[in-house]
Parts: sequence; C-alpha cells; structure tokens
Amino acid sequence: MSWIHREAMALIRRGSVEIVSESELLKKLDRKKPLRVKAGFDPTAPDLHLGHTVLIQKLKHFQELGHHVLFLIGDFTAMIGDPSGKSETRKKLTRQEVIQNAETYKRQIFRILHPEKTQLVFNSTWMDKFHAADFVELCSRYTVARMMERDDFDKRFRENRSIAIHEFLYPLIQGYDSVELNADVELGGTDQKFNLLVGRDLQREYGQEPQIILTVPILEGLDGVQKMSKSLGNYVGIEEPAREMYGKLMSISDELMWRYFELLSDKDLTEIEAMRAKVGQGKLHPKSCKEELSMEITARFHDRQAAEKEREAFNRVFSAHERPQDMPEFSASGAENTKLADILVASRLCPSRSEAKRLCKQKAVGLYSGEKLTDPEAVLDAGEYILKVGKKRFLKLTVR
RNA sequence: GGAGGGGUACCCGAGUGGCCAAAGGGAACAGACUGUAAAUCUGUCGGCGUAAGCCUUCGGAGGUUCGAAUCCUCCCCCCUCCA
Repeated sequence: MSWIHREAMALIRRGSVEIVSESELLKKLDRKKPLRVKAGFDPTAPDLHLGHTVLIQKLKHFQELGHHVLFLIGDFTAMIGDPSGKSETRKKLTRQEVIQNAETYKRQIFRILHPEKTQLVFNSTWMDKFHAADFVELCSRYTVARMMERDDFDKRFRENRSIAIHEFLYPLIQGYDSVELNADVELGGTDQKFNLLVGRDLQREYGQEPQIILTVPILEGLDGVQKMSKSLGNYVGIEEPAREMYGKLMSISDELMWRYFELLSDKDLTEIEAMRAKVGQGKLHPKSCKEELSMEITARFHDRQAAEKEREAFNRVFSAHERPQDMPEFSASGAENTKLADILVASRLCPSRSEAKRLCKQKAVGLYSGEKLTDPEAVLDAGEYILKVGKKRFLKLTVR
C-alpha cells in the first residue's frame, strides 16, 4: 500500500466500526478516480443532531480525500410509510413537504459538507418510474431466506410477531438505489449493515462492481444509554443556539465524554487517550477536558468566538455563581399583576401558577442576591430585581 | 371467517363501583452534595384556589347508578391464536 493510501485509509478508518472490505476499497482507490460515496437519509426528520453528524463527518472525510458525495434523500421510501416497529404509521409526505425538508437538510448539512462537492439525489427520481414489472424483477433477485438473515426479521419471525411484506421491500429499494447511483461506497450506521449488504448483492446481480460498505457507530444520547434521538429528547441539535449546545455538552457524564471525543471530535485519537490517562491519574481535571470538547463542537456549528463566549457565560453562572450578562427581561405593574406567582407565569419562567407555587415551596425561587422568595402570593414593591428560578432560569424584572 | 387479549397521566405500567388526580418504575423539575458530571439522598411531578374545595383527565360517543378508569351499548384502533 502506498503512503498516500496509508494516509487516506487512516482517515477513513477513524471512528468506523467495519469496512467491507478494505482490500476492495484499496483496489478502488488504486484507480485514482473519485469514488461515488453514498449515504441515505430519511426526509421526514430534517432536524439533524450530533448523532447524524458522526456519519456526515465521515462523508466529509471522503470529500477531503477528493471523492464525490451522493447525499440521498429517501423520499420515495418515506412516501410509502414507515416500515419497522410498532410505532404509529408515519404520515405520508407531500411533494411540497419533501422539497421543503430537503431545503432544511441542505441548510444543515452544509454546515459540515462542502456544497460544491455534494450531490443531493432523491430516490423518487427513479423509483417513480419503476413499473410493477420492474418491481417483480427486483424482488426476484433476492430470496426470502436471505431476507430472514436480518436479525430483527428473524427474531420477530421466531417470536410470532408480525412482519409486513413491504418491510422486505425497503432493503431492496435501498439496495437498488446503489445500483441506480452506481455507488462505490455506502456509509451507514451499524444498524444499517444488513441493508448496506443487500446493496452489494444487488449491484452484483445487476452486473456492477459491489459497493464498499462502511459502518459508523450509533451515538449515545445525553443520557449515555439510549441512542441519540429527537423523540427521546436526549439530543443536541446542530442548529441549536450556542448556549444550549455548550450547556448540554457540559452536562454529560465523564464516561460519555470520552465517547463523544472519539466520535465527534477531530482531536487525534492518541491525544485523547493521553488525556484520558492523565485524568485517571488525577493530573488533569475532567471538567477542563469537557470544556475543550464542548468548545470544539460548539465552534464547529457556530464559531470560535461564540463558543468562547458561552464558556465564559457558563463559568460565570455555574462556577462563580454570578448572573449571566444577558437574560430575558420583563416588567410588571399594578398591584394585581405584581404577585410573585403571577409574574413567574406571565414572564414564562414557570408554566403554571401551581408550578410556581411548588417551586416557591421548594426554595427554588429567589433573588440574585441570594434571598429566597418562598411566598408565591407576595406582592413585589416597585423596583428592579433579578429573579432566579432553579439554577439556570434568570429574569431581569422591573416592577412599576 | 372463528376464538381470545388489550387501549390508563410525558413513557412503561398497576388499578375492575366510592378510601382514585389514579400504586410502582423511568423521564423531568427542585433541594442537599458537586465540577450545572455521574452516583446518592430528599421532595415535587393535571389545572384553578391562601385554604376548604372545585374543574379537567383513564381510546371515542352514549347509558345504568346517589356515585364509573372500573358495569352496559355502540363505535374506533392495536395484538395473539385457530382457519
């Protein structure tokens, strides 16, 4: 292997779980032609989070190596409906919604990918023209037995749980997309391995050279246990404000921090290991590592300055226990409107009066000076206050 | 086509006439401890009301009853088995 390949392979391997197969990939690289690198996305969830970026970063690596990225939006697949799971059937999307979601995707992925090196494709482009006969033809290229090799199908079958016929079609269509695109490489999460492999088989069936498949890990969410997903609420969206992003990252556990370093950071793996060792020996405080991580990620989606600003704000509020420099403002006037509980609700610091009363009782409401306000019915005198609810909710209040 | 099981608060799940705003767990929120970490402990966790209490909620719509998440009728949805 030439040194150029060695370098390229190192970048490609980083953070990947499996490559099928490396030797085939080397052969493709040898031809010195840009590879066609495919990854598919569901158009129904255009709110990307850090979990998606593991894969997108990998696409970027390929771009940096001069390859061609095909960002596939599975709009045809999505229009049929949701395949797996017991969850409620996903509503069908209109053409209009798909286009709109695609725009959102573009806005989000181009925070990472190079727009000029990325080709957006929709599988409806070719699937809409697919005839029933074509479909039968496609189905004839694969067997039930092979389909049943997929873990979840096998498991569900053995447990007498239902498998809808169309669920078999998804891997086939996804695989056929690779045929249509003549993909050299397809990326996906480890949970996609089966589907990716079907792509290889189908390409062979249709007389193409099989694609290389590269799987990346599924990122754990903020809870450190379940996979990051919007519906579980354990995610960091890539379009979130810098403050949210930085704050969420600072709140992850130390253990999870290393995982995030490995999968999300661009930091050298050996450096990460060295850092981890130092923390283990007590020579380095984990918080400073976490700051570095949070800074890097926040800066990636915003910029260095914004990240720096949030680090300061964070330390100011939570370490030095000072107030943040910017906070929402609210003014109230008239005896009727200056009861504490009413102000808390009107300023949206609390969702309801009951909640406000509860928090008062729990000594969660106070002034910035430290004085606790435990009576929700108290009427505030005219003046300026800085209200604090819990640790992170602040309000600049003016009472007239 | 036949037989059966089920739909309960953000999620899982107990509850089969009043003691049910509804056990338990998870999530979340707050307090203590901290590095807003984790872990742990404590408390809260539908709304309105200072409170007594009132209102809304147990798939949907009706009904029985002094009183229904619980009983009856119809409807909608999910699942399993047999064919």
